Amino acid sequence: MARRAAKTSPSPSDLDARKATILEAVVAEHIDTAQPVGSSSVAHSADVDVSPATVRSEMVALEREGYLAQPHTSAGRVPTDKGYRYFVDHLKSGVLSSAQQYQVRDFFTNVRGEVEDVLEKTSTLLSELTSYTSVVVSAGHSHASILSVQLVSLDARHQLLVTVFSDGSVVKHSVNTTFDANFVDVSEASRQLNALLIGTTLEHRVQVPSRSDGVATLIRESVSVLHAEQPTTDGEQVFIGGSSKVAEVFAGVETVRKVLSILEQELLVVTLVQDILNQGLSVAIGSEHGYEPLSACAVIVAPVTIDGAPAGAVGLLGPTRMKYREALAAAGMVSQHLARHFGGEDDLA
Amino acid sequence: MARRAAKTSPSPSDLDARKATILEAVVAEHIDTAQPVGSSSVAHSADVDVSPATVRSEMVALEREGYLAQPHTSAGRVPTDKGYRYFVDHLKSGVLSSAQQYQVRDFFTNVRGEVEDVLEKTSTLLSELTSYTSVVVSAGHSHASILSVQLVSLDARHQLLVTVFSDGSVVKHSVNTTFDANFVDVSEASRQLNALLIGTTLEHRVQVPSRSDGVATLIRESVSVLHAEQPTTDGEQVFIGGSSKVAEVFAGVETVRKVLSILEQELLVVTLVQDILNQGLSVAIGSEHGYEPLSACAVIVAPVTIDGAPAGAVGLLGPTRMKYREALAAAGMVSQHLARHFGGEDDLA
DNA sequence: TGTTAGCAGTCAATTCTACCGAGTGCCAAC
DNA sequence: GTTGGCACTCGGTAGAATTGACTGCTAACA
Repeated sequence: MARRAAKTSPSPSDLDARKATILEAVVAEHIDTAQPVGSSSVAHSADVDVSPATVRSEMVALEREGYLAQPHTSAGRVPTDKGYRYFVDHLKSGVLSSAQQYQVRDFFTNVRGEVEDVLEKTSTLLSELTSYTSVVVSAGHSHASILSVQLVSLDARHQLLVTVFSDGSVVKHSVNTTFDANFVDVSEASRQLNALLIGTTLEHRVQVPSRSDGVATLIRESVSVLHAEQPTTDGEQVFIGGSSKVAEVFAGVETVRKVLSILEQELLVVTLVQDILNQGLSVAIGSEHGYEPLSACAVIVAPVTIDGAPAGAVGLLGPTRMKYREALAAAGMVSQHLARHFGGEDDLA
Repeated sequence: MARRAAKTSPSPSDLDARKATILEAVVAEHIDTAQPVGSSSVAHSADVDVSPATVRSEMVALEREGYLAQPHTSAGRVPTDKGYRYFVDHLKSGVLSSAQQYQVRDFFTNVRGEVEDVLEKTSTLLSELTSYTSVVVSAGHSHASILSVQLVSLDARHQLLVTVFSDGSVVKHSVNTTFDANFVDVSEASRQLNALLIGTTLEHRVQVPSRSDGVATLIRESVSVLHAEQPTTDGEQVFIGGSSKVAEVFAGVETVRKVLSILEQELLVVTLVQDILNQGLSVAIGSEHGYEPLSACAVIVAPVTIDGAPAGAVGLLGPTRMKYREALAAAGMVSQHLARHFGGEDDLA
């Protein structure tokens, strides 16, 4: 009875043990060889202990249920996105080879430089570890408070507003005036801006003087230019490593072009990563992320959390037939090291 | 007699008029069609007024002299790098279509934002104008003087040194100490650093206090970390636009990969551009720039000069059979607009 | 009833052959 | 010196034949 029920309306995400084994064997082999895989190679694979004929009939079922597809009648089977999804969901987590583990540890003990440099190099590391294109996103400073603002005069009508945030980021904005600002006014404005803004975040609105003298105008301009940043981007930074891997890893020229043109648009990449994280996923396969040009891709994302707060994410972009276990392990390990590196005690020297 | 001499030892860079015309016709057509070009299409082209047979015999000569090559016996001719070089050297300068001119002007009248944003967008513009990958390099600040330095405390042992240069660039450096620095020391160090460094360039060496108290240590650390920047990079920034064009424009996957992996290394790109400029070239064809992985490429460079001083460069990277006239015109026009934009009166608002 | 061996059928990929045509080099005539 | 003509070369293409890796189906089997 239970069996019957299971057969007529099979829970879509729960295959019986044999189907699961076969599906996993198909996916694993296809990831390995990039070829459609036939019944006999599955039958001969380690975990499967039935004849090719049996495998075939199971494959028909798996195809009917949408896990596999056949490029053409007399070819083997290829996993669908749904097939990959099942595979990934039932993946036991792996670890990196000890050589790779060493490489990561070595990297993080030796790396020096400013945050941006470290993230840039990290993205290169991650890409080299996996031979996929990597993405490192640092969180914006919408929640960081302002440690210091300073107005520096370039010339009478052009000032530079330099803002330092508690997360260590530094942002500059041009502040231009239609009148000549004298040195005294600029430093007075700078002083008042400090008093006004230190300790606030970009989300705080502050009371600006409404007077029309030079100092007040400078202050108003500065605050408005600083707060104007908000809508477009949040100060996230994106570092892309190994974009040349795109050409190695994807087949058609057209796919390569599409993927590259997505990677060119940093804002899009940030949004993509954020979207995936918001969906609570760590892997988005094929069209799961909703970016049509990336429908041939799988994207792996691992959040970087420092002291419980989201501080960014690392990601990997490869073909749907990517080596999920290794890639997940690499992304996970790097994100942890990154968190530790920028987290507590570490001396960034 | 003179004729005889010209025949036995022809000046390699000076072809007789007919050869020149034929060579130019071959190059022009090959750029257009990407196919080997045969004698008859050359003979029928506008500027040539001889029979295919005559063209053939001239082509034999041009091949012997290294301007043309034959992929195989029964194919037409293809220009060699030397052929392209001749073509480029004898190119009369062109102008952009008026629609493109409008696009450039429109861009520069409407563009807003920080210098970096403008350069980033400019590289996209240039790439869209030409459908080649573009490069925008801004000069380093080795000759810019320091307008302001400020030490901001992140926590007791981590300070941030924020330096503003006269060219409007802002640089941050971490300054870490092995002792807890108190707030007063940090602001005192900041004050003294200002007195010490304002008006100097990174090439100036300054006298630092040798005392061992906190303030002096902070100052020493700050100065050393600031001056340490020099050797690796000079603060140049690179903006690459349209890297996806690489996939459109080059044939083999392997070429695409090679080119992309060069573009990944920003330092390399800066050096490449600088090298070409130093050679006094505006176009480097094939192996002229000495970067083997780019031997299938031509690189166009146009310096950006502001008030007589080099302020950077714009470049284009395409296949050796790129549309030189249009690309040169675009690079030239953009570099001029860039110079004007950041030059005198313009309000960057 | 589920599993298996065997068999006929399908279809992409490969190989082969023949052929076409673009383009050359050479030569003899102008 | 230029040209038309001719024989030749050789890459590219199109079609036919072959191969072989699969499948689905069926009948026998445990």
